[in-house]
Amino acid sequence: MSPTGDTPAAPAPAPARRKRMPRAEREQQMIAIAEAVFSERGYLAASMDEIAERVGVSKPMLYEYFNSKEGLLLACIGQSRAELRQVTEQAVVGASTAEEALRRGLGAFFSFIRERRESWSLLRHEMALIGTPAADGIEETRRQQTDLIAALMSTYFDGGPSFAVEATAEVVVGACERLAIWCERHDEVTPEQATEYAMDLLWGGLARRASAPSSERP
Amino acid sequence: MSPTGDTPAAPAPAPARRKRMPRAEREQQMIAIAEAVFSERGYLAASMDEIAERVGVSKPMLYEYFNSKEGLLLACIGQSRAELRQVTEQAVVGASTAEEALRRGLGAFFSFIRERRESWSLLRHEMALIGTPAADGIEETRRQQTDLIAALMSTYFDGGPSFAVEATAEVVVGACERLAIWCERHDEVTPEQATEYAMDLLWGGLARRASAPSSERP
DNA sequence: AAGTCCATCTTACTCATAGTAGGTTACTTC
DNA sequence: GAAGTAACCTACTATGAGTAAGATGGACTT
Repeated sequence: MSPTGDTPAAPAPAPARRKRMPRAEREQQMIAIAEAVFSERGYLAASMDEIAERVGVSKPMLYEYFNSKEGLLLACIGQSRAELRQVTEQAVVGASTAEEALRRGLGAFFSFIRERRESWSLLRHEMALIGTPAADGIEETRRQQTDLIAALMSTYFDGGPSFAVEATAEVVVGACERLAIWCERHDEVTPEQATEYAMDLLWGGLARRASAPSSERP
Repeated sequence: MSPTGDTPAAPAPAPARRKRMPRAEREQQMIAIAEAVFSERGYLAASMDEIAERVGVSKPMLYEYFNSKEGLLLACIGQSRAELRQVTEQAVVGASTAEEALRRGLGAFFSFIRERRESWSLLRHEMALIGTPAADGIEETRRQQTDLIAALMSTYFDGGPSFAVEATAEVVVGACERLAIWCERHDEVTPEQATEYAMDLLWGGLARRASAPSSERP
């Protein structure tokens, strides 16, 4: 595609001369660029050649470090999830009531998906890997998210049957995921409003669970 | 792949001789087989060659009728969505209260995803197409689902700001989608139990909305 | 300073598969 | 039974994932 090929005999006008780089640093750079390309083109349309070219390195390097296209996506997802988790965890510390904890967590989430569009776009793409060998890895990163909610719930509420706790966490996560996707099409909805919508709908059911300490539900 | 080619001079021992078929019928057959292959292998790993082979037809026919791999998936998704919609719509007719309508609708949904695993697996794969040219088509089929909920809500509840109605529908759909995925890993959870979980969590918020007829929410 | 070793990086391929050009065959209709 | 058309095929191109085998630069010894 590029007419004159890549980086011809140009005598390095760029300040950062394309040089050797320790593995850890190069990996970070690759992940950052891959994240951009994946969210720009979508997982399917993104090509490893393009990613390699933008990094300024040849394709086998990507495979050296990440094994496969899926592996690269998985690394990107893992990082984004870690960031999202960190943000939300930080947001809930210091909340005194369960309601406040939930509200803060949701607020952090909806802010994240607005400020870090690329990362969020990536997290949505994990669904593309269902049915592939990487599905196991996906399961693990997903569990991170629901575990956070589940842990919060056991902190503030009675434990209850672990079944119900898991299911509840999934419902909350699913509701927010979809609401977040909807928000992408509605720029005029602020993160605060989204938080209120979600609280408004979900809090009723959650609060009820808290006030029924030992009754088993089917 | 097939050593001796496809259907050599074998004198048609099969009752259904591979014969010419009117377009509509062939399309249905293609969709049915594609659905199976997609859900078996996942969208990425599924190959058009395999689908064509299983149908007993050559690859260009698939392209003649569906234009692209995405187009084929889209056709499959469209059909599954239509079926799901039909089942849920049928389930809610005759419900006298909003609560009963929701419960019946959820019950139909969770039964569907258990009985029609392949179709449901397919609907989940639509996410794989985000960021591709087919994304518009996806949007449309998705709207079908939320519209149904939104319509139900406006029937039983006050209209309220259309914004809130849309957002609410998204939340309900998202919650159920994720809960359904969770159910796939927990065979011991019956559709009835899943329905109860969802009702338990969501009904509180929805009922509250019904009882606040004209107050505007941010 | 020269030699050795390993991590970083490259060129130049293979192979699977999405998508297509152009021709062929069977069914229908007059 | 000739003409027309819808259903169908063989044989191809193009693109992009993944790999084999080798080149290069820096760090560390002696």
